[in-house]
Amino acid sequence: MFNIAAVERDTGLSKDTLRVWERRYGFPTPMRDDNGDRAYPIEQVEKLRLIRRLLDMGKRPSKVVGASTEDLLREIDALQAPCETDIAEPEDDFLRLVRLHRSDELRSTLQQMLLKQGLQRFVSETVDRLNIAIGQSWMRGELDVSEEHLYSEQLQNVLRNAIGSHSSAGSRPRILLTTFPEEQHGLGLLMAEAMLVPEGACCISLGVQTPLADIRNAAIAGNFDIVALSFSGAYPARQAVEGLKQLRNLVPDGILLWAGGAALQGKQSRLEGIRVITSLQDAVTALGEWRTAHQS
Amino acid sequence: MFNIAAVERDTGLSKDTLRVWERRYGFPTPMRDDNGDRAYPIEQVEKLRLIRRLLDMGKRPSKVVGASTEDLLREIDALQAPCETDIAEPEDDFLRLVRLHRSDELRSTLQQMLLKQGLQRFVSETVDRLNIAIGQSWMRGELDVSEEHLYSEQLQNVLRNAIGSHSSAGSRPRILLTTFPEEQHGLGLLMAEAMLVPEGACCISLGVQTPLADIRNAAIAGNFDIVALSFSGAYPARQAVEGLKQLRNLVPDGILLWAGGAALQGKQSRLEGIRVITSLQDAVTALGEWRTAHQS
DNA sequence: TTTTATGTTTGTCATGGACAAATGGTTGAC
DNA sequence: GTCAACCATTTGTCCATGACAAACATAAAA
Repeated sequence: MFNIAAVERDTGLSKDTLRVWERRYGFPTPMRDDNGDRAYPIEQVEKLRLIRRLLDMGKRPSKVVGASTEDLLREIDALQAPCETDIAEPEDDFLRLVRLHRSDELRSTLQQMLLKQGLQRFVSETVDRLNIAIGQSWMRGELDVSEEHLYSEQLQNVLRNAIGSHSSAGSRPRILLTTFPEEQHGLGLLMAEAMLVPEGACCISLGVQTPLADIRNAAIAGNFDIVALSFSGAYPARQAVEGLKQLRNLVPDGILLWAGGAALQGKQSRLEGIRVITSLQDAVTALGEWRTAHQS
Repeated sequence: MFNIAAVERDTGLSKDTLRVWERRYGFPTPMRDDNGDRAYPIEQVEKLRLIRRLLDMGKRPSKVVGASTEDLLREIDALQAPCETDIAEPEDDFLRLVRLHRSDELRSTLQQMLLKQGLQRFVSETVDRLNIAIGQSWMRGELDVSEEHLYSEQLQNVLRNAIGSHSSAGSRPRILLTTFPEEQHGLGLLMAEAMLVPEGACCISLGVQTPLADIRNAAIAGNFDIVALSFSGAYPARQAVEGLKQLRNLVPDGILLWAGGAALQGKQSRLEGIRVITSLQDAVTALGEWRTAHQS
């Protein structure tokens, strides 16, 4: 049983939204605890996550919030069919390791792939595909939370290790990486860093959850050229756009803002003065643009 | 002018809290826009940030939310004066690096100390003291969020790197490390891991925020001997005790439970069937106890 | 000194109404 | 057929006020 704050954390849907959906569409239908507060059963939270997925894919709430779980799964399958071709064997083998909790082999497999492919290709191809495979498995209920955490931890170990062995002290541009306060997921930051560091950029990550004002202060105090923000799929797109505009006003024009991640798909138009990073490769492109503009 | 969502992002105070303070204490006093929505002037947002600082230092809202800006500044000054005795020079030098955002030197300094002292001594002495020094500086307002994040990230890099270079696959005991869902801080886990790995324990961390049921599943599926939980000072002690009891009922008796961290100071008595880890050194002691009991 | 009981304080949740911004579809001009 | 302008719906966020449990402090008892 989850209270409304927990559901907000888990689904990325605001408390207000959850209450208004209940009123308008008749879903979710939480029980009540002794105190009269909403208590959401786990199945409803999972269904809400499905709905979230469909909304991100462009469906409208009125079409999906009332629907049955079966219909939702059908719709997701239908929309996923095109890009689903390619959960190839390597990913499948890998998922098996995750499901068996073979953490040592997990790590050494990742490490091996990294060595074979080099950091950038490893991240932009292998890790990118693995994340998708993991995400899909999770949606299908084939993985549980602990297995996803295990993967995430091992990947983090491998990436941090690899990034740490590049030394780019003193080089340019200086890039500050972080996320907004409500964002929990830091893997995107690490992946971005992994793409940029081999190009000779000087990346400094603050991890997740830095308040806007502190991002500003750090950007100025640390003499940064670029501030890069990451938004996971769970982050409300609207808040992301709003926050980015605000940050754009806070930091001096001389400092560029980059923003990337699943939450920003298709939002480029609304973001003036901000370079939206559309893919991991695009981060390298953006770095090239900066270099062209600043050769002197 | 900030709307209420922006102020929430900036100050970390929830919309509900902002509205209820206005009602109860007569501050803040936002203007209204054409739509009747609250519009906070920048000065009030800054004052709210001051108030936030005082609350973090232990003041109570009723004492500070109504006060004048001058009084607030005076109070902050007053609280900063004491407890200044015991920050030795090495820590002070180190803090200077943090304050200057010298992330590269920060990392190499940590790395050097680690090499000189060895992983265990580094963690149980140096890091322990640094954490305290950072905490105190933070209370005094000498550090901001971004600086604390910077320290935490660099330390994490160094620790993960060091832990990764010990290979203890296949050894015993197998220890699962993680935290409860509401816990945000993962440094404690890393520090514990750093104490245990050199002793030959096989540590697997799931990172923070694993639901109880998933901890149970992972513990059983991964064939673990011990499950270790970490609780930062910010975690409500009562919830920790409650959750630990519940977890004790979920996992088989054959699997030991260890629990440590600031939130558990003085709570040993209430925790039957759980080994409370009172310090980083004590983790090593507890490991010795397990070995004595399981030599065969 | 430590534990237990008793008031206060404080953050979060509930309800139901309102509205602006976003979206989808339709019409008419080029 | 494409594009722009228009209108109707949809949708998320905000508001006001009331309520209450958990956290906290303080006083009394062991």
